[in-house]
Amino acid sequence: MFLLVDCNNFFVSCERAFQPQLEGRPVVVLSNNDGCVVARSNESKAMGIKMGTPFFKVRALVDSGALEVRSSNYTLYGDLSSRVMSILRDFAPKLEVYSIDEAFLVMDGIPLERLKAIAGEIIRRVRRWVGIPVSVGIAPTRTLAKVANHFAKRYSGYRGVCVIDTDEKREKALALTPIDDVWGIGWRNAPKLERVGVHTAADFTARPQEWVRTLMGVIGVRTWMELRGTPVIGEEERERRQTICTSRSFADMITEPEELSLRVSDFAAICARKLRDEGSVAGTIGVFLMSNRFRDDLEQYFPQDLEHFDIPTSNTPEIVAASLKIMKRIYREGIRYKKAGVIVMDIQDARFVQPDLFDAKKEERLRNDRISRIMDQVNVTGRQYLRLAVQRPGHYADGIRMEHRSGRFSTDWSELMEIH
DNA sequence: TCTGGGGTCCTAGGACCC
DNA sequence: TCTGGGGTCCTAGGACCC
Repeated sequence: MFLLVDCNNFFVSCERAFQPQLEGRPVVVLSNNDGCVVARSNESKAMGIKMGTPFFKVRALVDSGALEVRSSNYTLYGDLSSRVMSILRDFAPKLEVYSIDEAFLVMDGIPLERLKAIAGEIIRRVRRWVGIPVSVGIAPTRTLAKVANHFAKRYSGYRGVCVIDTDEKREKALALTPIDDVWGIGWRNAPKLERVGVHTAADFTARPQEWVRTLMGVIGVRTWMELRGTPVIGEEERERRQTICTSRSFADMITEPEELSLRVSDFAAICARKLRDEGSVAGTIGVFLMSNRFRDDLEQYFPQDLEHFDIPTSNTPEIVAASLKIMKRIYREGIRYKKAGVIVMDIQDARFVQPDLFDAKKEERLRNDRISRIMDQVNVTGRQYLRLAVQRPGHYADGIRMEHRSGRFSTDWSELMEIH
């Protein structure tokens, strides 16, 4: 059986953990740049505020005092997430951390009554030790555990725990689950299914497997099997990420190549740092630029390009240089850019890099590796005290809107003291 | 005025090999 | 007139997740 533990309204709950005055109030947390709503409390959901709503559409509610708003603080959420996960680890022979706010506990061979007791204990302990409310779904497949979790969240009668352990319960739950609520059925396929009369998860599992394969391919079949009670989605045992991407929208649109270079080199430097933190190197780097897709009065342009490294690398000077080379290649004058990003790919273990016998740049590379190591030793807190001259001066958050940030409760002692 | 960021997997088609 | 069969690898784009 699988236990899916999912934090309720996670970002909002993180804010509430340190600001109890937000308890019971309608609250939303905004994306980077204060762009749109990415988390809602139950109260703000009940007001009809949708996920992804641009902030300017609900600003009036905030101004009138009907809605509380916070800019997102990913450092804080990451910290609280690790605390939650470390509690879960005590309960599970095997823990699969699926995202910042949810994890599967693989609980083979444990009697159902015991599982229910564990679920209850998890809810109590996470609430008391971290201050975050969680819900638990229990079922024989990951997809069904997701379904069960929805019920646990939606209906207070479950007291946070919902179990799907018999065919009868499974069929009942599927009949009550709209097809677009199913894990693995997205916004493209849901309308397709609706059009041919599949409205609920039960409608979906009633169709023949071949029908599903024709319409949705092997992914659809996997979801179909899981909903019918056969586990086929395995956890991906991966040591390292396959790609790392650093991208941001700008508070204002940028046209000047000099200004854009500062941002792109910053993103590249962050990618390089993330690589080194994981003991990885990348064989390929990509850069993309984006004009403002919401301004149909302006010319649109979404270029991207790649560059391969002769030897996979993680050093900042080399990665930044490559990013700027690509940027200059794809940059076009007259475009007003709203967003840019750097992606590093073909990621491998830094310990097993294949050197090149005829590598002419070996000395330079080693020197740049040493420079990067020193940067890491100085920039321990994540701030870029030491950076390349082509990078942007100041804090990386400059030029990113963040007008509603609450305290740095988990990283700044004085701000924590303030609330006490 | 104002619209996020970071991932994964699969598939089709092209280029190439014998 | 008629033009094989069987592979691999890579890439871009689509779909999905949080």
